[in-house]
Amino acid sequence: MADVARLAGVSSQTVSRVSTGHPGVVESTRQVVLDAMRELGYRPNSAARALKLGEFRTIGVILFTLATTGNSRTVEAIATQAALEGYAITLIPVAAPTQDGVLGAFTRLGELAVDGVIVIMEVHLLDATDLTLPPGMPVVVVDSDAGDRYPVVDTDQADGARQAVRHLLALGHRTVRHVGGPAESFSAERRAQAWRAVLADAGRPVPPVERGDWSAASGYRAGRRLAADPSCTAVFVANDQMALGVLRALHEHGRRVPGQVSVVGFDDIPDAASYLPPLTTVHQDFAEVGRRCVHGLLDQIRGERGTPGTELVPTVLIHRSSTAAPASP
Amino acid sequence: MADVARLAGVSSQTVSRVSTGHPGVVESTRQVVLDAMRELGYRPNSAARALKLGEFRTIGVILFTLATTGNSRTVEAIATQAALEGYAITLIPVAAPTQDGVLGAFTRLGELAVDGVIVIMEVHLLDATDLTLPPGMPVVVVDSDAGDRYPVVDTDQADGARQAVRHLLALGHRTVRHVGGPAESFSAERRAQAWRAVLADAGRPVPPVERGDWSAASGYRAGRRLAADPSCTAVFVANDQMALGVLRALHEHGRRVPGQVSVVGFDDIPDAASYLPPLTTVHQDFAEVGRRCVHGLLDQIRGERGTPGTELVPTVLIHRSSTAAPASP
DNA sequence: CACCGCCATGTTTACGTAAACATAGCCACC
DNA sequence: GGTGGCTATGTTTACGTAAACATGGCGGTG
Repeated sequence: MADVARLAGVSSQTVSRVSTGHPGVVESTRQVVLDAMRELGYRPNSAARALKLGEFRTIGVILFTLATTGNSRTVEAIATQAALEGYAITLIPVAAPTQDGVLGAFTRLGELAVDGVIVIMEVHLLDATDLTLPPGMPVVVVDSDAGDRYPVVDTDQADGARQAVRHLLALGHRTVRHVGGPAESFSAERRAQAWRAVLADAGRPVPPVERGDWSAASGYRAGRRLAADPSCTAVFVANDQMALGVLRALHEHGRRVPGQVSVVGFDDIPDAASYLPPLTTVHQDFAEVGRRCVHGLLDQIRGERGTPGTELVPTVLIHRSSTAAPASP
Repeated sequence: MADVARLAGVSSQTVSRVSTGHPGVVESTRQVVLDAMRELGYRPNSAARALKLGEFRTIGVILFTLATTGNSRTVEAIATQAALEGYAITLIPVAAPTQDGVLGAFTRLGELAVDGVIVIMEVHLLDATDLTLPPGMPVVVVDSDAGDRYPVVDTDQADGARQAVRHLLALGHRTVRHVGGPAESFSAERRAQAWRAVLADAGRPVPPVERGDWSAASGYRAGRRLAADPSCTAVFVANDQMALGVLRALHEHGRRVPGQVSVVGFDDIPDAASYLPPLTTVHQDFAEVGRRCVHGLLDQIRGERGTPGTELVPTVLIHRSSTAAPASP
């Protein structure tokens, strides 16, 4: 910067004013400075700027994995929205979903140059780790029930599940089986609870839950158990990838979908429209989740305290070809 | 830091030594300092540290989208490896795959606190934008043919495609159709070229290419055209998601897989094992790609110049149930 | 016992920037 | 024409850290 100032014949403060776009620099001076910058290939040192300003214009995102469609799409939406607001995104992967892993991530976070954090993680793991966020660090949590302590943004899991189950009951199915996500998952638990509640409200029997780990392979294993049960005519699967596995298992056992068994998924990943048959599923608006996370966090960064509470993003049931009325017995 | 030093009754330099883990601090002093840090909730200011050290310990990743499996898995591998090396990852999304979008990303990059950049992008777009990386900024490029100018890390696209096509020919198919990715994609082009070369070498007819945009929906459209052609007995699809669409199209047209038509994909995404039928596909080692990117970049950051040239990560053909010998006529 | 050298710690300084304050020149108005 | 205020620019300072250099005390060795 000093070099630029010398070459342009002005003070470094004037260079600073030009570089930050401050007003009060006359056009002719501005041009001289810009020319000097170009000639010397000057670019501002963001570390010095951050040190001076006390802010990094960067948001940290803590997560376990990008492998699930939901996470990677949420992160993409966050990154896009943050860029729009002039913020960069720093990814903080948690090596393993263990206490040590989480603790490591938060330790790194302490030294990291971020103004706030978005946590995409089951909150019970946060609790188990009794980690302390650096005091005063703004946070927004996704996919969690921490609404009593942190601001939370989440898809309306319960309502999505209700739509799915009600749709199947409305088609005439006596009851609905459920392939859930891992028991530790908050989203999985929310979807399972809503499924159970709708059945109970309708006075229907509540069959046992099959569990998977979100992967198609685990869905396949659950699907094999369901396929062996002739009384099973309708299945609500907690995500699309497991639904893919369920479809395959049903197919291999000669159970036609939707002729003999109806299947509903959750997420509406782009591939779901190309499954065999195209999957009826609950659409999640990941982009909106990302957008609200960033807004919520920036409000905290710029304004005062974040108010705990959960902000729900609505879902829509997408009707495709994997559901139908049960075959008349 | 000064507060910690005062409370611990030492100089700030000693606090610095403790916080950076430098040797030459006696254990008793170290404990006193650590206690003081804890009591005051001290955490080092990374901006000041970066300013002093002249490095950010951060890697920038420039990409268009996380929506494709390949990108998100590569990014995840990069993030994991970088964390292992003590580096953070900053995501720089390119708003739109246009010149303006790319230019915007690189402008932001100029002001960003990164020690090097990994570009996951078709290089022809870089060229079209005549952008200049800040001079001296270390770069590694993925998924590109820029090997003459930058260090490139990439999956061995050509060899993967060769394995796929040769497998189909070895099964006895007279020729192999191809559903390629978008013409602008370097990976897509490489896979198509290898497909063409294997057929030509074997003296087989080279049928016209069908094109998609990597999505299952586009694969479905291509698949409908193929299904209508009774002479088509084997298809090499440029990625698994499009293969999913092809499978659906073939199924809807009553063409059995692999009985009447064999299909091979590319990527080996986790879901591919659960397709109907489970997909034979070329396995890409995204984790290895990510690892080599980070190493290549850190070599540049720590050492001297990056040597242009392409580093290829091998692929493996995974045999599943979507390929078989052609039905005897 | 004196001197040397080493180890633990302290002091000084600079990294690049922007806010706060200072100054000088100009114009308008009475 | 003098005074007041405004605008464009310059000067000073501090942000928090770690490298470089300085100091002092202690043990070992001749």
